Amino acid sequence: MTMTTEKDAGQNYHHGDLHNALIIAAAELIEESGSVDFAMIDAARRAGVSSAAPYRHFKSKDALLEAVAHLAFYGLTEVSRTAIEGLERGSEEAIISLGRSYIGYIVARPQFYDLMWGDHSLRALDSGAVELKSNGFYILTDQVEAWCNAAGATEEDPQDIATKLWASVHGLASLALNGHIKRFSEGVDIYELLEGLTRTFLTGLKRAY
Amino acid sequence: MTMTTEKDAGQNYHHGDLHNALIIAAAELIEESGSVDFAMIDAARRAGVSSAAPYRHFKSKDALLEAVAHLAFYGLTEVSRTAIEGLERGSEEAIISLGRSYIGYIVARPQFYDLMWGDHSLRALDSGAVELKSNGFYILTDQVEAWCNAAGATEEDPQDIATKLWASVHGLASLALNGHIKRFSEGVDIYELLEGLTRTFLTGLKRAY
DNA sequence: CGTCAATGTTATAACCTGTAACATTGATGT
DNA sequence: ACATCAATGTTACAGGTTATAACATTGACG
Repeated sequence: MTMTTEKDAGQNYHHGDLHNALIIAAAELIEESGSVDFAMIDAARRAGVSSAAPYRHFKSKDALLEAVAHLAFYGLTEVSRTAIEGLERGSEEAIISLGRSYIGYIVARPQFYDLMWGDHSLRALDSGAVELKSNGFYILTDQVEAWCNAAGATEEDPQDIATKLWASVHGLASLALNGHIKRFSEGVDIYELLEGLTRTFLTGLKRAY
Repeated sequence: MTMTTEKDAGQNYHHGDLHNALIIAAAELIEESGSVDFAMIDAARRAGVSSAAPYRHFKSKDALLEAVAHLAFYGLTEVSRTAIEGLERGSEEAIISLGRSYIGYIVARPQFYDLMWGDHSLRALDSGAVELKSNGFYILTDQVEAWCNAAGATEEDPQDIATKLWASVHGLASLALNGHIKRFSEGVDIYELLEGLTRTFLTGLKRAY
């Protein structure tokens, strides 16, 4: 993401890439203000156009927010990919690293949580975003499958195991983000909880057979 | 909650209990429309007063929403309490039943999720709501503590164990709610995932020592 | 070089939140 | 009884938001 929100193409009547400029502007506004309460005209101004121009590219403000969510999911997938680089496929370290990157990404972007997992996520996610999320889930499933083969815990569907791990990690991130994990705000490392939870769960799986 | 949103006290100029009537009206509107996008005047009309009257009782719309969230947390605590009635304290069944009731409550009220766990939850929760949430967490901690004593898994802080269990269950509920657990929408029982996850985790704890 | 679709502009309708100024009521003290 | 007053309700409105309508400009393409 190397573009700016200024008018790259000079002082043209036509912006050149208003679609993307608006997405970036909206993402910036969300980050700065900490909520999605910005007005369309703010995003428009930031992109150097008038208040009605955005409606040529996005049917509604919700549509713009959805595009931002799409961007955020893309980032999450990227982070997941790099998290397992250099780690042995199917190792507990790889699975924990995935969880760590997931929590890190979410906690670092509290403003985007609702956008990604709240109202918008279900309602009208375009197929592209659905695909992105599936990719992210696949990265995890792949590691879990390899772990199952190595550990011999084959009785349970790896996809179910991955779902449970995902839910656990997602729950940790979600609660931490909203300040519900007291000791997190008191400085205790949430990554300790993540690692302990993951290891205990995997231990439980191994011992079950 | 036995009151209605009509003017109980007759055709008085003064409503009688507008404060509570507005909370109920707002909760109804949220349930019916599926979002918090109702206008203050809608809640006011439902309570039979003018558009400005609510501001005598709530500083802002957010304050009214917070009161609704408070009500929702109260309901969740109640559900948790009844979930463990008649079950042995510290049994896996009790812990699972708590999780079941938690998921059931959340999934049955998708409209309230954001209100309870989203933006509002952290920002300016009055002490009463904080207390309600603590009570809910205490119910779980209590069961976990008893379980630890019975299982002999005393090396780990029961509060940490409870936090991990809470996060796992919360994650399941959250993902299910937003349609991210595919097989949930395809009819597979999310409670199966809950039970499996919980039992595996507890097994992992027992075997660790 | 004329036409047209895409994209931008200004003006504005419809709606929402929250405040100001005023009205009504019931409780309270005498 | 009754004057007073704080609480609570009313109407009017200021300020801000989304989204649309009607119009302007541009660049691509035959």
